[in-house]
Parts: sequence; C-alpha cells; structure tokens
Amino acid sequence: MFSKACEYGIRAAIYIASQSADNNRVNLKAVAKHIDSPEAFTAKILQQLVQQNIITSTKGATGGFEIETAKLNTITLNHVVLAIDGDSIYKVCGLGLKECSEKKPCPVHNSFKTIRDDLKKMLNATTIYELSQGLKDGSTFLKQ
Amino acid sequence: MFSKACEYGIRAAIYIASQSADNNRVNLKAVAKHIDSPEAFTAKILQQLVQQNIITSTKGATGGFEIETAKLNTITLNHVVLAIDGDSIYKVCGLGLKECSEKKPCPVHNSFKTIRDDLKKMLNATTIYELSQGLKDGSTFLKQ
DNA sequence: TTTAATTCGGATAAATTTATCCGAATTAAA
DNA sequence: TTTAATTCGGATAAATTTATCCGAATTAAA
Repeated sequence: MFSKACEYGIRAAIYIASQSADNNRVNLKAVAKHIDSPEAFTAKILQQLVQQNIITSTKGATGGFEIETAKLNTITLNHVVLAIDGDSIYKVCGLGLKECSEKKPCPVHNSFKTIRDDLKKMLNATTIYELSQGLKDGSTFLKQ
Repeated sequence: MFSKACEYGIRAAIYIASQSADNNRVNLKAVAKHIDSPEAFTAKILQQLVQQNIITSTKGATGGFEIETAKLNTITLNHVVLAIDGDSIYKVCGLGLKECSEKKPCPVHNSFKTIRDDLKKMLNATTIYELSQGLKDGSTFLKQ
C-alpha cells in the first residue's frame, strides 16, 4: 500500500506526537528505538517531514524532533502520506496505465475509484494525534 | 497497490480472456503488444499464470496462451492477484509491523481493515471475463 | 526430415528502493 | 573555550524489483 519509507514516516509521526503531547522533544535514536526502524534511514525520513513542515527539528545538543502543540490536532495521515509517497496513491491507475481517465478508463477504473475514495476519506479524517492517544492508553502498539 | 508484475498480469489476463471468448489463442508478442508491456518480462508473468492454472499455454509453432471456455467465468481479479503478489495485500500490516494483530493492533489497524475488506470483496466479485467484455465493447481500454 | 515459430527456464543486467556511512554545522552544558 | 550530542546533507552500498538475453525443448507446417 505505502512504501517502507512512508510506513516508517507514519510510525515516527505517531510516536513523536505521543511525546509532543507531553511536551517531550525526542531525538533520532529514541524515535528509531520506539518505532523499531533503522536509524539512518529514519533520519532521512524525518528530514522529509521537517521539510514539509509536519514536524519541527532542533539542532545541537538536547536537539531533536517535536510537533508544535497548536499543530498536533491538525495533522492527518494524509499529510504524512503526501509528504513521503506523494499523491500517486490517489492518482495512479490501478493497472499502471499512463492514459487511464474517466473518459478512457481501464477495465478496473470504477471499482478502484470507490476503494481509493474511501481510503482518501479515511486518511483525511484520521489525525496523527488521535492515533498517538491509542499508543498512550495502551490500546494500540508500534513495536514488539 | 499492486506490483508492476501484477499490473501486467491483470492486463494480460483480461486481454487473453477477451480473445479466448472468441476462441482465439494469442502468443506472447500479441499479448505484450496489446497490453503495452515489455515482452520478456511479460513472458515471466504469463509463466506464473500458467503454473497457477489461470491460463493455459501451448508450446511450439501456432502455440500461445488462452483461457479454457469453461473457466472463463470463474476467474476473478483475486485469483490473478494471489498468483502474482500473493496474499500480502490482505495480510500485511498497513504500517509494516510484524506483530500487528486484532489482539495487538497498530494504530491504523481498524481503519485499514475496513478498506482492505472492501478491496478484497471487490477483487473477489470481479471476474476477468466481465472486464474483458468492456474491452470488446469499447467502453474500457488497456493501452494508448 | 527440416524449418520456423513458439513457450520455458536459467543467468544476468538495469533501475529503484531501502539502508548505511561520515563529515559538516549547530548548540547546550561543562 | 572546549566538549559532547545532536540534525543535516551528500556519497555510497545493499537489497529488491523490473527487465533483458539466450539456448533448450516443443510442435505445426513446408
């Protein structure tokens, strides 16, 4: 569904959000540990999230990553997916055709459209903050 | 969503079905041409479909690929997807977690479950034959 | 029987994605 | 001022997926 990079990105965003809710800034090492991901690769992904203004980074000793309290509620799964995988998941033809469109649809165009619209709706309706709450109350997990 | 191989596989199956409905056997070259795919790679994918008993191959001159008339109606998108990409699309966690389950769900487990179940339902309900009909009546397309 | 057209299967190559390494820049604390 | 901990950015490497090549086997037709 998503690239590995995007999966890590979502996991990282959820973990950072769970800590930012308590005003804790977290560094790369802590992120990689808590989401069970390769450190150096995670660094690249966090950089992307910083560039797309989804998370904030602070350099130097005691530096790390956080999400501004004001933003916490506004960031959706869709934002993270767009930042890392782009909009191909919404746009690209299910059969990989370049020219697939409403006017010249591939054989699965309409059935896929329904699924994709539902996915889009879900990604837009789900905030990273609400997902981070599940982590904190122990009803959901990111590792082990 | 699907691997490139699976996209080609679906396209190939639909094209072969459209020809088998008229009792035409088609060779690799024709398949690759009509679904606009690389020939050698397509050969590998057709081999997989043969091994999984989705299509039938005939060797030698005048050889090629076809789908048995009796089978034509029974083959679904799900069969082709399983043959090429396996069941990972149904099973694997949306965030790539090894241990994600009903009992220990990842943060997106339930929202993804809904989408995935809908996808599964659709893939199971759609036959390659019905898709090939759209091709023949000109309402859908596989290339250009 | 020979030839030509085909599928099959194994060995590779190219492209893309995933992952690592490392030095530079930054910054808080000693 | 020095040190240590950190993010950043560029260069690579490893793994996976996509794609190609080619000889062997098969088979219909000449």
